[in-house]
Amino acid sequence: MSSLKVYNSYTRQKETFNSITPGHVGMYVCGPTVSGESHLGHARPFITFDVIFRYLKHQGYKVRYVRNITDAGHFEEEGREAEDKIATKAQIEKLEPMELVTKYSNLFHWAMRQFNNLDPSIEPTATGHIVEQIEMIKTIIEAGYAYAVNGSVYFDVVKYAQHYPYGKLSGRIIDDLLETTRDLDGQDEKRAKQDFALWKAAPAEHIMRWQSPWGEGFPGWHIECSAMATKYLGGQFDIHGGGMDLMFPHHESEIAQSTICNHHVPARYWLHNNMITINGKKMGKSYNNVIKLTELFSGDHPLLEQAYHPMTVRFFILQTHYRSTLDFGNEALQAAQKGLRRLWDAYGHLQNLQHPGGGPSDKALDEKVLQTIALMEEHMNDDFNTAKTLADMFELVPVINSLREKRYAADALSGDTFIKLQLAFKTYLEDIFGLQSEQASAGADNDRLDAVLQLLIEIRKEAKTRKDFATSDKIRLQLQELGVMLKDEKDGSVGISYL
RNA sequence: GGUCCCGUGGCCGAGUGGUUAGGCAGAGCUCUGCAAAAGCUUCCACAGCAGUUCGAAUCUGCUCGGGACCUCCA
Repeated sequence: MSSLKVYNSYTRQKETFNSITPGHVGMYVCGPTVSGESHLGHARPFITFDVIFRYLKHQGYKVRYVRNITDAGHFEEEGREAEDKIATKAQIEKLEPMELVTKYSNLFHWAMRQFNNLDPSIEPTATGHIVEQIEMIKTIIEAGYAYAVNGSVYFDVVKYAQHYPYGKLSGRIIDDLLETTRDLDGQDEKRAKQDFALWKAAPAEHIMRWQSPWGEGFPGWHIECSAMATKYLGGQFDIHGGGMDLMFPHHESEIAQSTICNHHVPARYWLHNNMITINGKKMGKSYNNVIKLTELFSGDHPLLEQAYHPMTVRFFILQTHYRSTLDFGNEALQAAQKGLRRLWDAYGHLQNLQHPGGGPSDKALDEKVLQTIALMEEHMNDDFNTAKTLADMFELVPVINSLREKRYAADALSGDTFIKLQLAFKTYLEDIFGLQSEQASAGADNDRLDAVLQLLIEIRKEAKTRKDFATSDKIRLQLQELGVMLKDEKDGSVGISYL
């Protein structure tokens, strides 16, 4: 059995994964800012790290997965309004900040359920950890790496860089930053342009504000993650995840803060997912090219040719390695939809098949199946290569379908191999990839409708028996228009699939 | 401007020295009352140029093109 290797952004190489405490993994992933609706781009890290969470558990680790909710809003440090993002929007929508936060938190959780993402072990909020953040800032000041000015506190990046490798994660060179940082508000308070805010004094119009040793204000952008990760995972933990766009300055700053407080780079392995692009450009608010998740699921967006099921989106994302960009397109989504359906149908058939005992009567096939199953784990161990693992599974689809349609002898595989095949599909599709049938997740069916459908199938069968194809075709075609596809199987049974 | 990344067949995408990736779409065949599904076969690649090598999509250099970060950002 191969061992798990992960690409560590911090060292820029693939490394064998070893957890700090044997059998346990601590993982922190930057969560959503709940000041607005999540879009397709946001879905990627949460699905990526959900699968990583699931895979680590599958490997037998006890995982504490911490994913924060940023509900204090990030201060738009250089923004002209000098207002908290959430506060700004709250004024527009005439809502209390916490009402807005609650609304979008709920919507976010709804989206996570649509994707069948497991709940994180702990989901701390920034507003719930103001005290911890203030304590951490105090520690940094005491250590001499931060200074207070006019009620704000800044981290002394220049001093830090003299003693620690600032910029290692994101490949920055501190002198370059000097030249490229823009000339903006609040800069005159800082000793150096590279310095970043730990605490900001709140201007009068700022709704969200807390009392601190430096006056009324709110936490800087990066401190919440450091404070909450430290609190729940300790001074050094195993995995820190997030989008590549967070490497600088967010994660770089986290490293600096935590290093001063805990004397360690906070995480051993830094994992970063790449962006979802649309027409080759990153999907993002500032590019004005976002597709919200609600729009994606409903199809209600000019760029969408149809609605896409959350499972289609999940599968679409998993068909690409998490560190590659993924380009959105209707054709690509539709391909994912069909591919998933084929894979899922085969899975369904596989679970219904019975092995007669004995075998393998086809030794070469048996061998190939065993090898392919082994490859699945090998590919997941290779930095969570879900794309390759899915390709492995597609290699097995013709085998399954051929067994089902009796092109292969029922005992072509040994009973042992057959069980392994069934188990591998269940484990990977459901437990690791977190896929589920579209009907199950839709939850639309009920027993009564099922019975009605069975009745129609029965009537159609009778019509076919007396060669009344007009009737049988009418039933099939009209059901198809309603999104129910009937498929006549060779053995006389009727398969149902939902479009 | 600085730092970094990428350019694979009609579309989406694996792959880092010698092997069919895979999915979807297209073509043909088998099966079928028809259809769908399924199975088999098949077409279409590695941006360009030069170099290293017995051998490169894979390494090196250059050219062209695209992108990310440097500011909120998944």
